[in-house]
Amino acid sequence: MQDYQQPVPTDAELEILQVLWGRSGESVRYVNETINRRRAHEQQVGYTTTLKQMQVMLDKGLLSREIIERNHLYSAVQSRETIQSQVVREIADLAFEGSASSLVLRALGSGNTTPEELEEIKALIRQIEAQQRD
Amino acid sequence: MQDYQQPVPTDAELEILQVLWGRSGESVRYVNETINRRRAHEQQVGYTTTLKQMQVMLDKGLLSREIIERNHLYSAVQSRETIQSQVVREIADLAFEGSASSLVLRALGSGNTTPEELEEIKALIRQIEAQQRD
DNA sequence: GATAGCCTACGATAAAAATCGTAGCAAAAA
DNA sequence: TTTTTGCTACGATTTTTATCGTAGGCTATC
Repeated sequence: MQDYQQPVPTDAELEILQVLWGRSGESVRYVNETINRRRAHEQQVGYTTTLKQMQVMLDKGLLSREIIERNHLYSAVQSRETIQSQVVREIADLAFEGSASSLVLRALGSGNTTPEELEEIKALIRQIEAQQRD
Repeated sequence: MQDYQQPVPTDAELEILQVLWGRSGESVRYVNETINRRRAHEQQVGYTTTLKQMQVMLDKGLLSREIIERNHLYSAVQSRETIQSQVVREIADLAFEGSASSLVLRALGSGNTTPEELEEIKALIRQIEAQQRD
């Protein structure tokens, strides 16, 4: 069984996690600049804002940190997959009466899904069906 | 083109919308009681809290209201489908680098999906594929 | 017509999330 | 060695969400 509904990262936290997933051990500067590059035309965010945010996340246990040559390098503690699953469960509850599959239907229906992605999804479905047969 | 990222309803707002979708023209009392019934063992929420929330939503244009016999009856302005799509887009951005299909993969992978639901999803995929062939 | 039962309006407050300014320290440059 | 540069710590503030208390109005009942 999985933890029942532990608090999901906030929006600002997810933005930071996106940077750190796949790129472990990065400086605040790097994270901040990546975010601002990604924000391009939107409101930019100050360095100290990102810093503070990451310090709070360190506190909460969302990030870990190692200090090398007086530089602070942060990494995500939980994997992308873990957090994403949490997020999915939360919004399924919040907006889909708990049904992950109706979320799936909505996501498929309203997004531009490429043929390749559809193949991937079909493959996963086949896999689940095989499992269910046991 | 679609509206670029209008603010998605908050958690408390979604909780209220879930009640009003499919049951138009309901009183604050009804909404509040439904929510509390649904919350069963969690923290209950006061009547005036729900009331205030709904008044704010009226203000924002999320709800409409008609007054019948000095009773205030509220309805959701946007359909369940519309809001759900917004929500999906938002969390796709926030946690899935904008990819709705990787959201789908995660939702399928981490949820308990029944065979019937899988069939539904497969049907939708077939439909999308047919569309793509044109 | 007093009073109890429902209802809404509205201000206030609490709680959570996001943002930033300033100070202070160390290393590198001048 | 002074100055500049780059980084973190930390408190404060702002903004957004969530929640509630109190007041006041109408209706039905006593």
